[in-house]
Amino acid sequence: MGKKPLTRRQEKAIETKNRIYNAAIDIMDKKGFEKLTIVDISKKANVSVGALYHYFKSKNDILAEIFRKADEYFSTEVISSLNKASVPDQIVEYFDHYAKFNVASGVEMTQQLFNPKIKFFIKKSRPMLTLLQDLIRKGQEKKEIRMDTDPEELARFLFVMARGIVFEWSLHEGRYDLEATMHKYIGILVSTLRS
Amino acid sequence: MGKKPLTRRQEKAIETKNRIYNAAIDIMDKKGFEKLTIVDISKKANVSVGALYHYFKSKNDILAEIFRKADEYFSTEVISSLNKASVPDQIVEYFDHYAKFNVASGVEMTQQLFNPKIKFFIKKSRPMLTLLQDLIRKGQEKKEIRMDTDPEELARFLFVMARGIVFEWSLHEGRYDLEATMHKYIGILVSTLRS
DNA sequence: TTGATAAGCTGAATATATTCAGTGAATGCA
DNA sequence: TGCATTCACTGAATATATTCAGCTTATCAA
Repeated sequence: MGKKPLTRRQEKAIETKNRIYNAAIDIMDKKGFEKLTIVDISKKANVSVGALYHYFKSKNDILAEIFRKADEYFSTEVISSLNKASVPDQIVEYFDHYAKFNVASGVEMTQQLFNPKIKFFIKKSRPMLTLLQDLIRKGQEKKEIRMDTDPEELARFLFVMARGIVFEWSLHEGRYDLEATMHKYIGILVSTLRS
Repeated sequence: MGKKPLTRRQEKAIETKNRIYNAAIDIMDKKGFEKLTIVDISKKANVSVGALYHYFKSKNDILAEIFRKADEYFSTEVISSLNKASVPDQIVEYFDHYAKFNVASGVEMTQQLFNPKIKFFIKKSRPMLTLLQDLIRKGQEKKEIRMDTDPEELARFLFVMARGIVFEWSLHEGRYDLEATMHKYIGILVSTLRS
């Protein structure tokens, strides 16, 4: 990788984008999603409204970026913390982490994941998805998981279900225990995958 | 039911609300959700913006009303069209209809179902849910469905999964066959419910 | 009948996201 | 070095949802 040195301009641009991003995170943390306005973000970041739109297509685009980074973080965290012996158990564990992660992110944030404007899940959650696919492939090699379906499809199936579970929880404003529900339901699903 | 006669005022109010509702439906059908604006709706309905807000809490509230009516319609339609002999098969059939219904509604509309602002699913989809619960109860009586979980929870489980499936489809802009996917996945789930 | 009340409704004001025509400075090429 | 080009950035204009103070008139109790 030749690391081409950045021009002064490019350095400043990156710094500006980060300032906008961090201002958004900050406001969100302090006041919640509802109170996150473009004007406030630009004020806090000391840029004009136009500058904000120079770096982000829309307000939702900022959110998408936040989600993307969170997802990246989750993937690297979870990959190093699966302890169970059998792959089916590891899959359950994987979704335990996923539930915990959503709880930690908060209901308000989680609700935004389903905002049709954001389309977060499509390209972005690839790291999470491939991680799960690899797990399933390993399970099939170890004959712990049925072989009649390919890892891609099984992973997709599990994810679709897990998202349904998270959506239900976010709909109910997080008023019940997501981790317990996830554990139970994924447990049922995984039992159908065992060979 | 004593049918108390409406005053002239009340009649007019109902008519106005309907005019607003129909204007919204009309614009949505013709131009899609993106082009649905408050000003256009009020113009088409011949009322002021304020009047619109007198009848609906927000734009999303109009949508919620549309979804509610659609749901009502679905419930009455589907209840009279389950032909299969066994209850598990009827459940699969039920979700076949559900998929078909979403396809008929269109992707754009379906995406809006998941809009966190609308909170459609919470109270509103009761008729659909109770219908499914009754079905499951009947299945348990006929010993076709396992008895270790109550109908409420099984119905909820299936619904959560079905919503995940619909969400995935709407995310992908309806680019694949929802009915086939629903049939397959619900089939897998229902097989775990058989006694 | 009449006056008080409240329902239905108005539209201008407000809040907020998004666009866009321009400005000035950094870059890079001759 | 000089200059054309492009990039980062500005902020006023626009689009849209939502609020609200107040108007008009139907309703109804006395």
